[in-house]
Amino acid sequence: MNEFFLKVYEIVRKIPRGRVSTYGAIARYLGTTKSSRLVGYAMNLSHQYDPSIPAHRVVNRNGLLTGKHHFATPTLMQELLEAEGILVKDNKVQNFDKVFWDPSKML
DNA sequence: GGTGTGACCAGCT
DNA sequence: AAGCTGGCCACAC
Repeated sequence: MNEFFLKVYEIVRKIPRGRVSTYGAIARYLGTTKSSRLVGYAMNLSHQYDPSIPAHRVVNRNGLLTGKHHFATPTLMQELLEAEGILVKDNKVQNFDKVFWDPSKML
């Protein structure tokens, strides 16, 4: 477990309920904008290291649910988001600019 | 211990 | 305006 992953998880846990963030925003906050892929990779492994990480609150920069296939079922991610009051349509978060949570501004 | 592989993004054609 | 390319780096095999 290295520091990068730990920081990623730490930030994801801080995403408020009913808000979402992006891989790029998290990477940028950590000062490693170009390593945004690692953030996605971290999410991929998050379930085995620490299940309490709300990976469903992290989407790509367009608000697209690119990672839904990595959940238990392809619909689970959307269901979790909708359960928090986030509207999802066509694999995409609606009102994305409204629910977007930017760690570099909010922390 | 080298190589391939991403839940991505920005910049260039 | 839309598609392609490169970079990034931990991890599994």
